[in-house]
Amino acid sequence: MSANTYHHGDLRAAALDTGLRLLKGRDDDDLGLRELAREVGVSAAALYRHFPNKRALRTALALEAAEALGTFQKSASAAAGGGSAGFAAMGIAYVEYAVENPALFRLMFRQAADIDLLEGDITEVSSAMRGLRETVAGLTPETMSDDKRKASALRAWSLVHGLACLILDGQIEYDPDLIRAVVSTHAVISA
Amino acid sequence: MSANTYHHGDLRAAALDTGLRLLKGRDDDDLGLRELAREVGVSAAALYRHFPNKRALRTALALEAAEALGTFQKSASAAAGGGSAGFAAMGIAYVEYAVENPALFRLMFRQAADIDLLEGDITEVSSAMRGLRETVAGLTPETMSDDKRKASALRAWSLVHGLACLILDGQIEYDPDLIRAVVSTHAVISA
DNA sequence: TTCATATGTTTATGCTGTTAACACAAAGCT
DNA sequence: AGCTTTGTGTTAACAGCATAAACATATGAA
Repeated sequence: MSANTYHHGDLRAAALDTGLRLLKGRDDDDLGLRELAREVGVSAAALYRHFPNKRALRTALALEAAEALGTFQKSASAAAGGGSAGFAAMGIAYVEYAVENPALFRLMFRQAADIDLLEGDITEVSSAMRGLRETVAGLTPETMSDDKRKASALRAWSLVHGLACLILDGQIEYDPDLIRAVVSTHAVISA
Repeated sequence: MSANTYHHGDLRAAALDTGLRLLKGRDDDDLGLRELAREVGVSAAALYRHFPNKRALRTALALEAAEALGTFQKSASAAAGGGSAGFAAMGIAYVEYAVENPALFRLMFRQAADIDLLEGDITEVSSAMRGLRETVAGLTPETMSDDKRKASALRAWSLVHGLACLILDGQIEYDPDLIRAVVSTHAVISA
Protein backbone atom coordinates (compact mmCIF):
# COMPACT_ATOMS: atom_id res chain seq x y z
CA MET A 1 0.00 0.00 0.00
CA SER A 2 3.01 2.29 0.42
CA ALA A 3 3.84 4.47 -2.56
CA ASN A 4 6.99 4.33 -4.65
CA THR A 5 7.89 0.78 -3.80
CA TYR A 6 8.67 -2.32 -5.75
CA HIS A 7 5.03 -3.27 -5.96
CA HIS A 8 2.59 -1.04 -7.69
CA GLY A 9 -0.55 -1.15 -5.60
CA ASP A 10 -3.27 -1.71 -8.12
CA LEU A 11 -1.76 -2.26 -11.50
CA ARG A 12 -4.89 -3.70 -13.01
CA ALA A 13 -6.91 -0.57 -12.36
CA ALA A 14 -4.03 1.67 -13.40
CA ALA A 15 -3.63 -0.22 -16.67
CA LEU A 16 -7.33 0.10 -17.47
CA ASP A 17 -7.37 3.80 -16.59
CA THR A 18 -4.30 4.54 -18.64
CA GLY A 19 -5.58 2.43 -21.49
CA LEU A 20 -8.84 4.32 -21.60
CA ARG A 21 -6.99 7.61 -21.45
CA LEU A 22 -4.69 6.68 -24.31
CA LEU A 23 -7.54 5.35 -26.42
CA LYS A 24 -9.68 8.42 -25.89
CA GLY A 25 -7.65 10.71 -28.08
CA ARG A 26 -7.16 8.12 -30.78
CA ASP A 27 -8.89 7.04 -33.96
CA ASP A 28 -7.60 3.51 -34.25
CA ASP A 29 -8.18 1.03 -31.46
CA ASP A 30 -4.73 -0.47 -31.63
CA LEU A 31 -3.03 -0.28 -28.25
CA GLY A 32 0.33 -1.91 -27.68
CA LEU A 33 1.11 -3.74 -24.48
CA ARG A 34 4.59 -2.25 -24.31
CA GLU A 35 3.25 1.21 -24.99
CA LEU A 36 0.68 0.89 -22.25
CA ALA A 37 3.23 -0.51 -19.82
CA ARG A 38 5.61 2.34 -20.65
CA GLU A 39 2.90 4.88 -19.91
CA VAL A 40 1.96 3.24 -16.62
CA GLY A 41 5.63 3.08 -15.70
CA VAL A 42 5.92 -0.66 -15.45
CA SER A 43 7.45 -3.48 -17.45
CA ALA A 44 5.37 -5.06 -20.21
CA ALA A 45 5.53 -8.48 -18.64
CA ALA A 46 3.99 -7.16 -15.43
CA LEU A 47 0.66 -6.83 -17.20
CA TYR A 48 0.57 -10.59 -17.57
CA ARG A 49 0.03 -10.91 -13.82
CA HIS A 50 -3.35 -9.25 -14.29
CA PHE A 51 -4.42 -10.24 -17.79
CA PRO A 52 -3.73 -13.58 -19.46
CA ASN A 53 -3.03 -11.88 -22.77
CA LYS A 54 -3.57 -8.76 -24.82
CA ARG A 55 -6.99 -9.88 -25.94
CA ALA A 56 -8.22 -10.10 -22.35
CA LEU A 57 -6.91 -6.63 -21.66
CA ARG A 58 -8.71 -5.31 -24.72
CA THR A 59 -11.87 -7.06 -23.64
CA ALA A 60 -11.67 -5.49 -20.19
CA LEU A 61 -11.23 -2.06 -21.76
CA ALA A 62 -14.12 -2.75 -24.12
CA LEU A 63 -16.35 -3.63 -21.22
CA GLU A 64 -15.60 -0.32 -19.54
CA ALA A 65 -16.29 1.51 -22.77
CA ALA A 66 -19.60 -0.30 -23.11
CA GLU A 67 -20.64 0.75 -19.65
CA ALA A 68 -19.65 4.33 -20.37
CA LEU A 69 -21.76 4.29 -23.51
CA GLY A 70 -24.66 2.84 -21.57
CA THR A 71 -24.63 5.52 -18.89
CA PHE A 72 -24.15 8.22 -21.52
CA GLN A 73 -27.22 6.98 -23.33
CA LYS A 74 -29.31 6.70 -20.22
CA SER A 75 -28.56 10.22 -19.10
CA ALA A 76 -29.32 11.51 -22.60
CA SER A 77 -32.65 9.72 -22.54
CA ALA A 78 -33.47 11.07 -19.11
CA ALA A 79 -32.51 14.60 -20.12
CA ALA A 80 -34.96 14.39 -23.01
CA GLY A 81 -37.72 13.34 -20.68
CA GLY A 82 -37.88 9.69 -21.65
CA GLY A 83 -40.53 8.21 -23.91
CA SER A 84 -40.32 8.73 -27.63
CA ALA A 85 -38.11 11.82 -27.35
CA GLY A 86 -35.86 9.92 -24.97
CA PHE A 87 -35.65 7.07 -27.45
CA ALA A 88 -34.48 9.42 -30.17
CA ALA A 89 -32.03 11.02 -27.76
CA MET A 90 -30.56 7.61 -27.01
CA GLY A 91 -29.96 7.03 -30.68
CA ILE A 92 -28.32 10.41 -31.11
CA ALA A 93 -26.20 9.79 -28.04
CA TYR A 94 -25.07 6.49 -29.51
CA VAL A 95 -23.67 8.27 -32.55
CA GLU A 96 -22.23 11.09 -30.48
CA TYR A 97 -20.35 8.68 -28.27
CA ALA A 98 -18.87 6.98 -31.30
CA VAL A 99 -17.77 10.28 -32.81
CA GLU A 100 -16.19 11.46 -29.58
CA ASN A 101 -14.55 8.13 -28.76
CA PRO A 102 -13.80 6.42 -32.07
CA ALA A 103 -11.17 4.05 -30.75
CA LEU A 104 -13.26 2.99 -27.78
CA PHE A 105 -16.32 2.49 -29.93
CA ARG A 106 -14.35 0.36 -32.38
CA LEU A 107 -12.69 -1.61 -29.62
CA MET A 108 -16.02 -2.26 -27.98
CA PHE A 109 -17.53 -3.95 -30.99
CA ARG A 110 -14.40 -5.69 -32.05
CA GLN A 111 -14.32 -7.42 -28.66
CA ALA A 112 -18.07 -7.68 -28.31
CA ALA A 113 -18.10 -11.45 -28.68
CA ASP A 114 -15.62 -11.79 -25.83
CA ILE A 115 -17.69 -9.48 -23.65
CA ASP A 116 -20.72 -11.68 -24.18
CA LEU A 117 -18.69 -14.69 -23.13
CA LEU A 118 -17.68 -12.95 -19.92
CA GLU A 119 -21.27 -12.10 -19.12
CA GLY A 120 -22.19 -15.72 -19.42
CA ASP A 121 -19.72 -16.61 -16.73
CA ILE A 122 -19.86 -13.94 -14.09
CA THR A 123 -23.30 -13.25 -12.72
CA GLU A 124 -24.65 -9.75 -12.77
CA VAL A 125 -21.82 -8.07 -14.61
CA SER A 126 -23.50 -4.91 -15.71
CA SER A 127 -23.98 -5.32 -19.43
CA ALA A 128 -24.36 -2.15 -21.39
CA MET A 129 -24.65 -4.10 -24.58
CA ARG A 130 -27.48 -6.26 -23.38
CA GLY A 131 -29.07 -3.29 -21.65
CA LEU A 132 -29.12 -1.46 -24.93
CA ARG A 133 -30.73 -4.37 -26.67
CA GLU A 134 -33.41 -4.68 -24.05
CA THR A 135 -34.08 -0.98 -23.98
CA VAL A 136 -34.53 -0.89 -27.71
CA ALA A 137 -36.82 -3.88 -27.61
CA GLY A 138 -38.83 -2.47 -24.73
CA LEU A 139 -39.56 0.81 -26.42
CA THR A 140 -41.47 -0.64 -29.32
CA PRO A 141 -45.26 -0.57 -28.97
CA GLU A 142 -46.80 -3.72 -27.54
CA THR A 143 -49.61 -3.75 -30.02
CA MET A 144 -47.17 -4.99 -32.65
CA SER A 145 -46.64 -8.64 -33.35
CA ASP A 146 -43.49 -10.12 -31.94
CA ASP A 147 -41.88 -10.41 -35.34
CA LYS A 148 -42.60 -6.80 -36.14
CA ARG A 149 -41.39 -5.64 -32.77
CA LYS A 150 -38.20 -7.56 -33.23
CA ALA A 151 -37.68 -6.10 -36.67
CA SER A 152 -38.44 -2.63 -35.41
CA ALA A 153 -35.96 -2.86 -32.56
CA LEU A 154 -33.32 -4.24 -34.85
CA ARG A 155 -33.94 -1.46 -37.35
CA ALA A 156 -33.43 1.20 -34.71
CA TRP A 157 -30.18 -0.27 -33.49
CA SER A 158 -28.87 -0.97 -36.96
CA LEU A 159 -29.62 2.55 -38.05
CA VAL A 160 -27.59 4.30 -35.38
CA HIS A 161 -24.87 1.69 -35.52
CA GLY A 162 -24.56 2.08 -39.27
CA LEU A 163 -24.45 5.85 -38.96
CA ALA A 164 -21.72 5.63 -36.36
CA CYS A 165 -19.62 3.18 -38.36
CA LEU A 166 -19.92 5.06 -41.61
CA ILE A 167 -18.90 8.29 -39.93
CA LEU A 168 -15.92 6.70 -38.20
CA ASP A 169 -14.76 5.17 -41.47
CA GLY A 170 -14.95 8.52 -43.21
CA GLN A 171 -17.77 7.57 -45.53
CA ILE A 172 -20.08 10.34 -44.39
CA GLU A 173 -19.35 13.55 -42.56
CA TYR A 174 -20.55 14.05 -39.05
CA ASP A 175 -23.42 16.52 -39.20
CA PRO A 176 -25.38 16.64 -35.94
CA ASP A 177 -28.41 18.13 -37.65
CA LEU A 178 -28.47 15.42 -40.27
CA ILE A 179 -28.15 12.73 -37.61
CA ARG A 180 -30.97 14.29 -35.66
CA ALA A 181 -33.10 14.40 -38.79
CA VAL A 182 -32.42 10.79 -39.68
CA VAL A 183 -32.94 9.44 -36.17
CA SER A 184 -35.99 11.58 -35.38
CA THR A 185 -37.74 10.67 -38.58
CA HIS A 186 -37.10 7.07 -37.82
CA ALA A 187 -38.48 7.28 -34.31
CA VAL A 188 -41.69 8.81 -35.61
CA ILE A 189 -42.07 6.11 -38.19
CA SER A 190 -41.51 3.21 -35.85
CA ALA A 191 -43.85 4.55 -33.21
CA MET B 1 6.81 -14.97 -69.49
CA SER B 2 8.25 -18.43 -69.14
CA ALA B 3 7.08 -20.44 -66.18
CA ASN B 4 9.16 -21.50 -63.21
CA THR B 5 11.85 -18.87 -63.68
CA TYR B 6 13.46 -16.26 -61.51
CA HIS B 7 10.90 -13.67 -62.40
CA HIS B 8 7.30 -14.28 -61.63
CA GLY B 9 5.38 -12.83 -64.55
CA ASP B 10 2.73 -10.76 -62.89
CA LEU B 11 3.29 -10.75 -59.18
CA ARG B 12 0.98 -7.85 -58.52
CA ALA B 13 -2.03 -9.65 -59.96
CA ALA B 14 -1.02 -12.92 -58.31
CA ALA B 15 -0.68 -11.20 -54.94
CA LEU B 16 -4.11 -9.63 -55.23
CA ASP B 17 -5.70 -12.89 -56.36
CA THR B 18 -4.10 -14.87 -53.58
CA GLY B 19 -4.92 -12.17 -51.08
CA LEU B 20 -8.57 -12.25 -52.03
CA ARG B 21 -8.59 -16.02 -51.90
CA LEU B 22 -7.04 -16.10 -48.44
CA LEU B 23 -9.35 -13.41 -47.12
CA LYS B 24 -12.45 -15.09 -48.45
CA GLY B 25 -12.47 -17.90 -45.96
CA ARG B 26 -11.57 -15.68 -43.06
CA ASP B 27 -13.36 -13.66 -40.43
CA ASP B 28 -10.67 -11.18 -39.51
CA ASP B 29 -9.17 -8.95 -42.16
CA ASP B 30 -5.63 -9.30 -40.91
CA LEU B 31 -3.37 -10.53 -43.69
CA GLY B 32 0.38 -10.74 -43.15
CA LEU B 33 2.81 -9.81 -45.87
CA ARG B 34 4.97 -12.82 -45.15
CA GLU B 35 2.00 -15.15 -45.13
CA LEU B 36 0.79 -13.82 -48.46
CA ALA B 37 4.27 -14.03 -49.96
CA ARG B 38 4.64 -17.59 -48.69
CA GLU B 39 1.37 -18.55 -50.34
CA VAL B 40 2.32 -16.94 -53.64
CA GLY B 41 5.71 -18.64 -53.45
CA VAL B 42 7.85 -15.54 -53.32
CA SER B 43 9.88 -13.66 -50.76
CA ALA B 44 8.12 -11.07 -48.63
CA ALA B 45 10.35 -8.28 -49.85
CA ALA B 46 9.33 -8.94 -53.44
CA LEU B 47 5.92 -7.47 -52.73
CA TYR B 48 7.56 -4.12 -52.13
CA ARG B 49 8.33 -3.87 -55.85
CA HIS B 50 4.59 -3.67 -56.50
CA PHE B 51 3.21 -2.00 -53.37
CA PRO B 52 4.92 0.70 -51.34
CA ASN B 53 3.76 -0.87 -48.09
CA LYS B 54 1.24 -3.17 -46.51
CA ARG B 55 -1.34 -0.44 -46.31
CA ALA B 56 -1.26 0.08 -50.06
CA LEU B 57 -1.68 -3.64 -50.63
CA ARG B 58 -4.65 -3.68 -48.31
CA THR B 59 -6.12 -0.71 -50.10
CA ALA B 60 -5.77 -2.43 -53.45
CA LEU B 61 -7.49 -5.51 -52.07
CA ALA B 62 -10.21 -3.34 -50.57
CA LEU B 63 -10.82 -1.70 -53.93
CA GLU B 64 -11.32 -5.08 -55.56
CA ALA B 65 -13.70 -6.08 -52.79
CA ALA B 66 -15.65 -2.87 -53.26
CA GLU B 67 -16.04 -3.55 -56.96
CA ALA B 68 -17.15 -7.09 -56.26
CA LEU B 69 -19.77 -5.80 -53.85
CA GLY B 70 -20.93 -3.27 -56.43
CA THR B 71 -21.44 -5.83 -59.17
CA PHE B 72 -23.08 -8.22 -56.74
CA GLN B 73 -25.55 -5.53 -55.77
CA LYS B 74 -26.25 -4.49 -59.33
CA SER B 75 -27.03 -8.01 -60.44
CA ALA B 76 -29.25 -8.49 -57.41
CA SER B 77 -31.12 -5.33 -58.25
CA ALA B 78 -31.49 -6.36 -61.88
CA ALA B 79 -32.68 -9.83 -60.92
CA ALA B 80 -35.42 -8.26 -58.82
CA GLY B 81 -36.56 -6.17 -61.77
CA GLY B 82 -35.20 -2.84 -60.60
CA GLY B 83 -37.32 -0.11 -59.08
CA SER B 84 -38.44 -0.38 -55.50
CA ALA B 85 -38.02 -4.16 -55.37
CA GLY B 86 -34.57 -3.77 -56.86
CA PHE B 87 -33.72 -1.22 -54.22
CA ALA B 88 -34.66 -3.62 -51.45
CA ALA B 89 -32.72 -6.38 -53.19
CA MET B 90 -29.64 -4.18 -53.24
CA GLY B 91 -29.91 -3.70 -49.52
CA ILE B 92 -30.30 -7.39 -48.89
CA ALA B 93 -27.38 -8.12 -51.19
CA TYR B 94 -25.26 -5.67 -49.20
CA VAL B 95 -25.81 -7.67 -46.05
CA GLU B 96 -25.41 -10.99 -47.82
CA TYR B 97 -22.06 -9.97 -49.23
CA ALA B 98 -20.86 -8.97 -45.78
CA VAL B 99 -21.96 -12.27 -44.27
CA GLU B 100 -20.32 -14.30 -46.99
CA ASN B 101 -17.12 -12.25 -47.06
CA PRO B 102 -16.61 -10.89 -43.58
CA ALA B 103 -12.91 -10.18 -43.90
CA LEU B 104 -13.30 -8.47 -47.26
CA PHE B 105 -16.19 -6.38 -46.02
CA ARG B 106 -14.22 -5.29 -42.97
CA LEU B 107 -11.11 -4.58 -44.99
CA MET B 108 -13.09 -2.53 -47.47
CA PHE B 109 -14.37 -0.10 -44.86
CA ARG B 110 -11.24 -0.02 -42.84
CA GLN B 111 -9.37 1.18 -45.93
CA ALA B 112 -12.25 3.21 -47.30
CA ALA B 113 -10.55 6.52 -46.68
CA ASP B 114 -7.53 5.40 -48.71
CA ILE B 115 -9.76 4.25 -51.53
CA ASP B 116 -11.35 7.65 -51.71
CA LEU B 117 -7.92 9.22 -51.93
CA LEU B 118 -7.05 6.98 -54.85
CA GLU B 119 -10.19 7.94 -56.67
CA GLY B 120 -9.31 11.57 -56.33
CA ASP B 121 -6.04 10.96 -58.10
CA ILE B 122 -6.68 8.53 -60.88
CA THR B 123 -9.46 9.49 -63.23
CA GLU B 124 -12.32 7.10 -63.75
CA VAL B 125 -11.30 4.38 -61.34
CA SER B 126 -14.53 2.48 -61.03
CA SER B 127 -15.84 3.36 -57.62
CA ALA B 128 -18.23 0.93 -56.10
CA MET B 129 -18.42 3.02 -52.99
CA ARG B 130 -19.39 6.18 -54.76
CA GLY B 131 -21.64 4.24 -57.11
CA LEU B 132 -23.49 2.89 -54.13
CA ARG B 133 -23.94 6.33 -52.69
CA GLU B 134 -25.27 7.70 -55.97
CA THR B 135 -27.59 4.76 -56.49
CA VAL B 136 -29.05 5.18 -53.07
CA ALA B 137 -29.47 8.90 -53.60
CA GLY B 138 -31.00 8.42 -57.04
CA LEU B 139 -33.68 6.05 -55.85
CA THR B 140 -35.33 8.48 -53.52
CA PRO B 141 -38.41 10.24 -54.91
CA GLU B 142 -37.71 13.60 -56.51
CA THR B 143 -40.70 15.22 -54.91
CA MET B 144 -38.83 15.28 -51.62
CA SER B 145 -36.84 18.26 -50.51
CA ASP B 146 -33.11 17.89 -50.85
CA ASP B 147 -32.64 17.62 -47.13
CA LYS B 148 -35.20 14.89 -46.83
CA ARG B 149 -33.79 13.02 -49.79
CA LYS B 150 -30.35 13.19 -48.28
CA ALA B 151 -31.64 11.93 -44.97
CA SER B 152 -33.59 9.16 -46.67
CA ALA B 153 -30.61 7.97 -48.66
CA LEU B 154 -28.42 8.06 -45.63
CA ARG B 155 -30.97 6.11 -43.62
CA ALA B 156 -31.08 3.35 -46.21
CA TRP B 157 -27.33 2.98 -46.34
CA SER B 158 -26.90 3.21 -42.59
CA LEU B 159 -29.53 0.58 -42.03
CA VAL B 160 -27.93 -2.12 -44.15
CA HIS B 161 -24.45 -1.15 -43.04
CA GLY B 162 -25.45 -1.37 -39.42
CA LEU B 163 -27.09 -4.72 -39.96
CA ALA B 164 -23.99 -6.04 -41.65
CA CYS B 165 -21.63 -4.77 -38.96
CA LEU B 166 -23.72 -6.04 -36.07
CA ILE B 167 -23.95 -9.46 -37.63
CA LEU B 168 -20.22 -9.64 -38.32
CA ASP B 169 -19.44 -8.62 -34.76
CA GLY B 170 -21.70 -11.33 -33.40
CA GLN B 171 -24.25 -8.96 -31.90
CA ILE B 172 -27.18 -10.35 -33.85
CA GLU B 173 -27.61 -13.63 -35.62
CA TYR B 174 -27.85 -13.76 -39.35
CA ASP B 175 -31.46 -14.51 -40.21
CA PRO B 176 -32.23 -13.90 -43.90
CA ASP B 177 -35.95 -13.61 -43.23
CA LEU B 178 -35.44 -11.02 -40.56
CA ILE B 179 -33.10 -9.04 -42.80
CA ARG B 180 -35.65 -9.16 -45.56
CA ALA B 181 -38.35 -7.98 -43.20
CA VAL B 182 -36.28 -5.11 -41.89
CA VAL B 183 -35.08 -3.96 -45.29
CA SER B 184 -38.39 -4.38 -47.08
CA THR B 185 -40.33 -2.48 -44.45
CA HIS B 186 -37.82 0.26 -44.71
CA ALA B 187 -38.07 0.46 -48.49
CA VAL B 188 -41.85 0.83 -48.25
CA ILE B 189 -41.50 3.57 -45.70
CA SER B 190 -39.00 5.62 -47.60
CA ALA B 191 -40.85 5.37 -50.92
C1' DT C 1 26.68 -7.68 -77.44
C1' DT C 2 26.26 -4.57 -73.82
C1' DC C 3 24.18 -2.20 -70.53
C1' DA C 4 20.16 -0.27 -68.01
C1' DT C 5 16.13 -1.34 -65.74
C1' DA C 6 12.72 -4.11 -63.59
C1' DT C 7 12.03 -7.45 -60.42
C1' DG C 8 13.49 -10.90 -57.75
C1' DT C 9 16.64 -12.67 -53.24
C1' DT C 10 18.96 -12.62 -48.76
C1' DT C 11 20.10 -10.25 -44.73
C1' DA C 12 19.40 -6.98 -41.06
C1' DT C 13 16.77 -3.68 -37.99
C1' DG C 14 13.54 -2.49 -34.66
C1' DC C 15 9.08 -3.29 -33.46
C1' DT C 16 5.54 -6.65 -31.38
C1' DG C 17 3.19 -10.29 -27.97
C1' DT C 18 4.54 -13.75 -25.04
C1' DT C 19 7.27 -16.83 -21.93
C1' DA C 20 10.88 -18.22 -18.57
C1' DA C 21 13.85 -17.34 -14.87
C1' DC C 22 14.73 -14.53 -11.27
C1' DA C 23 13.90 -10.73 -7.31
C1' DC C 24 11.53 -8.61 -3.99
C1' DA C 25 7.76 -7.69 -0.68
C1' DA C 26 3.91 -8.86 2.07
C1' DA C 27 1.14 -12.39 4.70
C1' DG C 28 0.76 -16.64 7.19
C1' DC C 29 2.59 -20.10 10.22
C1' DT C 30 5.23 -22.04 14.02
C1' DA D 1 11.06 -13.59 16.20
C1' DG D 2 12.16 -16.45 12.03
C1' DC D 3 10.76 -19.31 7.90
C1' DT D 4 8.14 -20.04 4.07
C1' DT D 5 4.62 -19.42 0.74
C1' DT D 6 2.33 -16.53 -2.39
C1' DG D 7 1.65 -12.40 -5.14
C1' DT D 8 3.70 -9.29 -8.05
C1' DG D 9 7.25 -7.04 -10.05
C1' DT D 10 11.94 -7.42 -13.02
C1' DT D 11 15.12 -8.60 -16.96
C1' DA D 12 16.31 -11.52 -20.83
C1' DA D 13 14.96 -14.30 -24.51
C1' DC D 14 12.13 -15.96 -28.56
C1' DA D 15 9.45 -15.97 -32.67
C1' DG D 16 6.97 -13.27 -35.83
C1' DC D 17 5.99 -8.90 -37.92
C1' DA D 18 6.72 -4.75 -41.50
C1' DT D 19 10.23 -2.71 -43.65
C1' DA D 20 14.85 -1.32 -45.72
C1' DA D 21 19.46 -2.13 -47.74
C1' DA D 22 22.50 -4.60 -50.48
C1' DC D 23 22.88 -7.81 -53.86
C1' DA D 24 21.41 -11.01 -58.02
C1' DT D 25 19.17 -12.12 -62.20
C1' DA D 26 16.34 -11.77 -66.08
C1' DT D 27 14.40 -8.85 -69.74
C1' DG D 28 14.44 -5.13 -73.29
C1' DA D 29 16.85 -1.31 -75.76
C1' DA D 30 21.09 0.60 -77.73
